Amino acid sequence: MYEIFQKYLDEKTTLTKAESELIQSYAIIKKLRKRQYLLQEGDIWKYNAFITRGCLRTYSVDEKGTEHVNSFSIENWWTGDRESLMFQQPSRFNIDAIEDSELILFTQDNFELLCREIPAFNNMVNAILQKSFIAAQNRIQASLSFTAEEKYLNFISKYPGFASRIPQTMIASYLGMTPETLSRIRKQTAKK
Amino acid sequence: MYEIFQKYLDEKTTLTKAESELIQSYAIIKKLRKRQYLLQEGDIWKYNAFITRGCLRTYSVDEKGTEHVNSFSIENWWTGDRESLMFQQPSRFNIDAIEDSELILFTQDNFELLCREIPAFNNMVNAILQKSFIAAQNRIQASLSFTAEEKYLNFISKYPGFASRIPQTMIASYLGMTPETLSRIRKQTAKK
DNA sequence: CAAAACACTTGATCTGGATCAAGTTTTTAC
DNA sequence: GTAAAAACTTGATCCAGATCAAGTGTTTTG
Repeated sequence: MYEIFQKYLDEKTTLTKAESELIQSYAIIKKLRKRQYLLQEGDIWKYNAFITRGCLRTYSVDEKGTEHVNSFSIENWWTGDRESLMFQQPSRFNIDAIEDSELILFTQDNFELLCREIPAFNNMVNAILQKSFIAAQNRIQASLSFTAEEKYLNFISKYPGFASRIPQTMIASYLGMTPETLSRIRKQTAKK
Repeated sequence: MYEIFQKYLDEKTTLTKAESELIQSYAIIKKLRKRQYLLQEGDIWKYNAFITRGCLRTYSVDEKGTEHVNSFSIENWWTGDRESLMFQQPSRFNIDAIEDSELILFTQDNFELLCREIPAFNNMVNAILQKSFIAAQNRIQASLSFTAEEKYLNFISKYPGFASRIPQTMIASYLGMTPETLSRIRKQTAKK
C-alpha cells in the first residue's frame, strides 16, 4: 500500500532518502470496508488522510434528515475535514467509504512536524491546498450559474470515471439536484 | 495606508524589523476609484493584493451576459484570481471596486520570495488559504442545502455590515438568486 | 438462491423562485 | 440643483426542477 503513496510523493516533490523515511515512519495504514465511517458528525477530526485505494464521500445531514454530498475522494487524493481539524471543533460532516478503501493517515502533530522539517513537503501540501481552493471556487461558480444539465455535463467531463463507480443518488446530491432529475437528464443526454 | 497592512501583519504574525522592512520594500500601493477594474476577464493576474480601504467584487459574465458575483472583499482581506495567477492563464473573472479603494500589491515573484525568506510570513499566508478554503466549502454547502431565505439570513449573520455597503443586486447575484427574490425576502424578514 | 434492501426509471402534479413589466426611490454627474 | 441613470419594489405569470407515487432492475446477505 505504502508504495502508492511513495510514488505519489516522488511525482509531486523531490525528497532525500532520510526525508522519505521520516514521512513513512509517521504513516498509519487504515483499511475501510464499504459503508464504514472514517469520520462521523460530532467527532473531532485529527488526521491528514491520503487514499491509496477506493472511494470515499463527505456529506452532511440537514435538520430534515436529507444528506448533502460535499465531495468525493478517490485514490491519490486527500480527504478529511479541514474545519474540524483546524479549529479542533466537532465535525458537521460524515465521511464514509463508497468502496472498500485503504488510506494512509498522519496525525496533525506529525503532519505539522513534517511540514516544518521538510520544506519540499510543505510546498507540496500548499500546492494541493491552492488547487483545492481553486476547485472549490469553480464549483461555486458552477452551482450558481449552471442549469442542472450543465452541472451534470461539467461533472462528467471534469471527473470522468466517477459516474461509473459512484451511485447516481450520491452524484445527484453532490450536484444539488434530486435523483429523479439526474435520471431524466441522463436519459436525455444519452439520446443526443 | 501602509500602516493598516503593517498592523494586520503584526496581528497575524511576528516579524523581525528586517523582515518587516523587506516586506514593505516590495509593497506597491494602488488606488482604485469606484467602478474601476483591478482585473478584467482575459487578463493574466500577476499579484497578491491586500485591501487597506474599500470594497471590491469578483464576478464572471456568462454567455448570456449575466453577471455572477463570486466574492466580495473588503479592507483587511486579500483579493485576486488564484487560478489565473497559479497557472498564468487568462482570467475568467473581473474584479472591480464597489467603493473607492486602496490596495497593496505584491508581484507573485516578490511574494514567493517573501514566503521563502520569511517562514512566519509563509505560515500566515498558509493559514489564510486554509481559512479561505474552509469558507469556500461552507459556501458550497449553503448553496446546495439552503433555501433562498436561509441563504440570505446566513449571509447577513456571517458578514454583518456587508448588506449596508453592497448593492442588493450584487448580493442577490452572490447568493444565486434574482434581485426581485432578494427584495421580497428582505420585505418578509423585516416584518418578523 | 431467495427475499429484502437498495438503486434507478418514469409519470403526474406541484412550487419556489425566475421572468417580465411597470412603477418609485436613490444616486450620480454635469 | 436637476436630469438622467441606477437601484429597488411590487405585481402577474411562468417554468425548471422538486415532490409524490408506483413501478422495475440489481445488489446484498443470510
